[in-house]
Amino acid sequence: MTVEVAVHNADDPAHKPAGRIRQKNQDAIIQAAEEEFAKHGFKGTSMNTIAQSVGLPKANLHYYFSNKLGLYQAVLSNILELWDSSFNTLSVDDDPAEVIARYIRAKVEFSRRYPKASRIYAMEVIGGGEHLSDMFGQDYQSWFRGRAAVFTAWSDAGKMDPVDPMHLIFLIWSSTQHYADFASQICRVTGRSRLVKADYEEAAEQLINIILKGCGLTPPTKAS
Amino acid sequence: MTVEVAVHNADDPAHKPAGRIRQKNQDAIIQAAEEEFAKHGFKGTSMNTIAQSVGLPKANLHYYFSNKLGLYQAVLSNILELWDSSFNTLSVDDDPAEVIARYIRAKVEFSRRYPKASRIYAMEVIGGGEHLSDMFGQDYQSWFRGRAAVFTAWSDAGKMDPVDPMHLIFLIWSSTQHYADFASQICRVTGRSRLVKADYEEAAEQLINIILKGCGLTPPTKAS
DNA sequence: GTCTATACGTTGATAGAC
DNA sequence: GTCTATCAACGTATAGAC
Repeated sequence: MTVEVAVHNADDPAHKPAGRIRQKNQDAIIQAAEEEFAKHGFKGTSMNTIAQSVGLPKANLHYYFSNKLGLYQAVLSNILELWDSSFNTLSVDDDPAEVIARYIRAKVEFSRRYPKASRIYAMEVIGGGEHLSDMFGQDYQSWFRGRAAVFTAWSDAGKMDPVDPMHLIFLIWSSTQHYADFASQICRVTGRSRLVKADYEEAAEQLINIILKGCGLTPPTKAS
Repeated sequence: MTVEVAVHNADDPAHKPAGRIRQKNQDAIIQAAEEEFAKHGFKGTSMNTIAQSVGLPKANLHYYFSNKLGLYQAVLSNILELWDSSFNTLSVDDDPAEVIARYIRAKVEFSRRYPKASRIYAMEVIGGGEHLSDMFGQDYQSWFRGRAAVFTAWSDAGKMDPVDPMHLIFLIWSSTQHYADFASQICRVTGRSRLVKADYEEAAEQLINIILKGCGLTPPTKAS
């Protein structure tokens, strides 16, 4: 139920080639850290709690990660890497409806599979995002402009309504991430105890229908 | 730039009738507390920092609020009260397009005027929302069901597409709150230094166009 | 009502035995 | 590599002089 791809070793104080035990411990620490950071953010999380959760003395955390900030940034780095590897291809020649539908489905699936990653990122951004400043420079801006340009090209070609690409992207981001970040509210408000896979699939279909139609597009046949 | 309606006196340890100086100090403390809670959440915020920000010795905070949790719940209580007073009326007889448009505009305006309130609430929910459990019981569920029922009635009457009211409400909530909670990301990604009033108005119009059309509704003429 | 001084637990981080 | 012991700094909260 947790992220655990192989850890991008961003904070190895001893600079040693990653041994097997080392990898395993680092992964376990990061996994426990994600749990805490997702609940209480960077400042609100204590190394002590993480250590207890992993079942290690807290001194060991400082053996694997130089300090609390280093651990946090390793976690953030993992998340960004995961994010990068998930959303890549997009071309002007593609069919807008199909591309957007696939994107929404992928984002909702991301919320389902990696809710903690989404929450950590959300908390970081809400708090001002100062720890993200170092991690991406203007790559982010150019990524964003690139995507926006594709939407604009589609609009100009009459393939979709002339919606502002910026707000459309924010709409997709916010509505899909909502099912990870605000899951506790969704459960409270609907009386559910937890969200299951079918809930996410239903959410994706509903979002696709409304957003595509709202942009003057026809939802593609319900195939993934 | 901050909330400051008269403070709903939820945590007066001495149970005294609110004197003028008392009100004023409580308000100042709450205002400073909002700033910190919005950045670092409940656990990540220290009474010390708040005290320094208000310009009072930290002992005074404990004079006005029984403890840190009491202060936090006073802040939360303020936020919920503000929220309640903003979104009330909704009837089946109203025109769907007009009601939804007005609701979206109100929510975006809320994001603009009270971004800190939105962020504190968001952080609380993301962290699991344990501190909200006491504050609303099933009122919340019945409020939600009531709204959903109106949407369903509109759909049944053929006034709008048969969209799932739950997901539609979440779509409206998430997309409008995004402009408060993720403002730092919006600025980063677009190269802006801060969002101005026109940005929010543009956002509201874009959201109204896409969401209404996505539900099979025609946006009303651009009057508030 | 206001502030200084202080009690006492927890924090992040390190030293050093094993 | 692992763990115990320990540090100074900071956390919340209170006592009590003014």
